Amino acid sequence: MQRTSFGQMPCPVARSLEKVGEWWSILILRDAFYGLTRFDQFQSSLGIAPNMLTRRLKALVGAGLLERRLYQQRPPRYEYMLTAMGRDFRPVLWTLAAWGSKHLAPEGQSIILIDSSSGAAIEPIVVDARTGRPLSEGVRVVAGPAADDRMRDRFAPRVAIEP
Amino acid sequence: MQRTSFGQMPCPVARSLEKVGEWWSILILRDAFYGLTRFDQFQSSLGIAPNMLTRRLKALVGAGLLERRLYQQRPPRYEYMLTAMGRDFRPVLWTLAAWGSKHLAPEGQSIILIDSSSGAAIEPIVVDARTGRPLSEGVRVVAGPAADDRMRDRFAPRVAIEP
DNA sequence: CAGTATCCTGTCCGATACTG
DNA sequence: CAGTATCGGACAGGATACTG
Repeated sequence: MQRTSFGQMPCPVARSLEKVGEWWSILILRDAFYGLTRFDQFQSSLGIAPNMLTRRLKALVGAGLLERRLYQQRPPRYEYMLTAMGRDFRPVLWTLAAWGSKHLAPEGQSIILIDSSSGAAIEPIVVDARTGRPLSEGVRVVAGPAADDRMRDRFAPRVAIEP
Repeated sequence: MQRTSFGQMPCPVARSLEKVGEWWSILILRDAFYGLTRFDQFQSSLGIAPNMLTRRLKALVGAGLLERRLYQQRPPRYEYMLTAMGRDFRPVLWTLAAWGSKHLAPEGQSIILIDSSSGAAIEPIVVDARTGRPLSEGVRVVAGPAADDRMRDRFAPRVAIEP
């Protein structure tokens, strides 16, 4: 066993990394969100070797984040579309981009998010969907209903959840 | 050059991956957020080989996400604390965990987030800090003030930003 | 254009042994 | 306890050539 099988872990973070843990995968998703769908678009955008692109694309399709679709019969041509699961990954990229912009961009922001209808700049933050309150220090992680013994042991105080 | 130097890219996502792109780094951060600070705590929690833990810890310290602090003189003992930059990474983990919980946990949630004062379950979503509106399809990425030619070329419509 | 097929290398990572 | 040192394997990733 060379690479730890994170997928065995019950932790959702570890499982996520199992699917998108490689560098290129996330960059490919980033480009997919920008609207790229075709092999050569990804290749020229990323400067990635074609065999690597094939591998990552296949992995992403296999993981259920992208879908390979024939868009032309002869010659056969495929495009890679985000699935619902893939589109759900956007919040991760938003927060990752926000973090990088804040801490790793001494020259200022190289990209910004805008609302496509109003054109206003957007500053993404994470809040609780119910209360609307920003998540900050007061957040704790506890074992959930499907936690196994290991997880329960780690996140000791299992609490009842009010709906 | 074996590994592409993502750090050269102006894209904040690529730059972020440059710092935390390895699997273990993110898992170490996850544990740090849970409160772990010491070498052996990380090791037993993660089941990671000690040399790898040393490398990842050093990388995270070098990247500015963790701080190594002497907490005992004789024998010298160190602990690893999150820096402000490291704490700012939490939203990424929240969204990553939310994505994994939703799409990769057929048996249900193994962990949940709760408000530590009220005990209520939290569902993290990403919204615009200004308007409070959830980010969804209507979000576009455009070149920012510090974009170079490559970025500007990619994210063509550079717009003025109202403060 | 949209890939596939080879070959090669760096390094991530695991296993183990050892030290103040 | 908190690491360092060394060894080796698997694979991510690069470079290049080739195909329908």
